[in-house]
Amino acid sequence: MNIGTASRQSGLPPKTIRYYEDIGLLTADRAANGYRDYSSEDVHRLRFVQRSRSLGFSVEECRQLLSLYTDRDRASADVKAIATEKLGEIDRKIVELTGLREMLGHLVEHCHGDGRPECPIIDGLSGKSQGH
Amino acid sequence: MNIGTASRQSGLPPKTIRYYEDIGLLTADRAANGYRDYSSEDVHRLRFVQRSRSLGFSVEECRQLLSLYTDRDRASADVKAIATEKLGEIDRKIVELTGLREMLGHLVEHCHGDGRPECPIIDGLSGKSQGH
DNA sequence: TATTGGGGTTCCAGCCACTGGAAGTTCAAG
DNA sequence: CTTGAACTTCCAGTGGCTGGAACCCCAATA
Repeated sequence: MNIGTASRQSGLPPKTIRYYEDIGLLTADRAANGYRDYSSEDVHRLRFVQRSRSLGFSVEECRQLLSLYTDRDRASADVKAIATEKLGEIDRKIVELTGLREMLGHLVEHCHGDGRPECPIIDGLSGKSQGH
Repeated sequence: MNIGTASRQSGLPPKTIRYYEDIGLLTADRAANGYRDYSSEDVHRLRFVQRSRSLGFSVEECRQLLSLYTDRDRASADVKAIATEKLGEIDRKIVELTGLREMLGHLVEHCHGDGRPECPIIDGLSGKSQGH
């Protein structure tokens, strides 16, 4: 199957698939006319990467996961270690974003947002005390 | 004051400060020896950018905020519009990350993580049904 | 049969927001 | 007088694509 079909079936843009081949993440056979030729196994791998990426794994981590995926004898502990590490990262990001949200939310809340120039958001960003 | 001092007082690495000057975000005076020379007002602006960046504003948004910051006559509504938009983005990011966390958390939870090769994480990523 | 249009191919450049490193000045301290 | 830190500029690289140019290939239509 051509790259367009593989793209539709995996959810990855053709450009991205070519890029992944470029960096040696996933290779494809070539048809006689030079077109890339994908098997359904290839599409499985592409979708695997697509899901892993959307779960927040970096491309390098995807490379690791992919080799664990194709290695029938790997220990599940190896996979769990990577995923657990990533889970921690996601948790830290959520905490950070939540703090951020609260801070900016406070600022927006206290800004009356009219034509006058007094603005607690600007004051907050510039470091002026908000008095609470 | 030299760039190192400004760096310490603003919380931005010297490289980043130079980069900001490069892209025309913040300029600095020059001393006779060619060193950048920062006033405390410059440091205020640097810290303003530092805070804005850490609150999730892009550099381009910082440029806008900075011009609102220095414009004594701007309407607070202008600032509020930018901040509110950004708040929505942060909320969307939190929702996305929370979904992600849940999904990966499930996978990790169900992986026994021992020496055997069966691994629900890999199965989940590859698209195999988890049966719930 | 010519041509149109929608695939595919390569390669090069750019995005964002830095960051690292090389090579050269300047300055303060010992 | 020398050492070492801090400063300068400039160039290149990061990650993960994405856009665009210029070309080839193939099926369908006038």
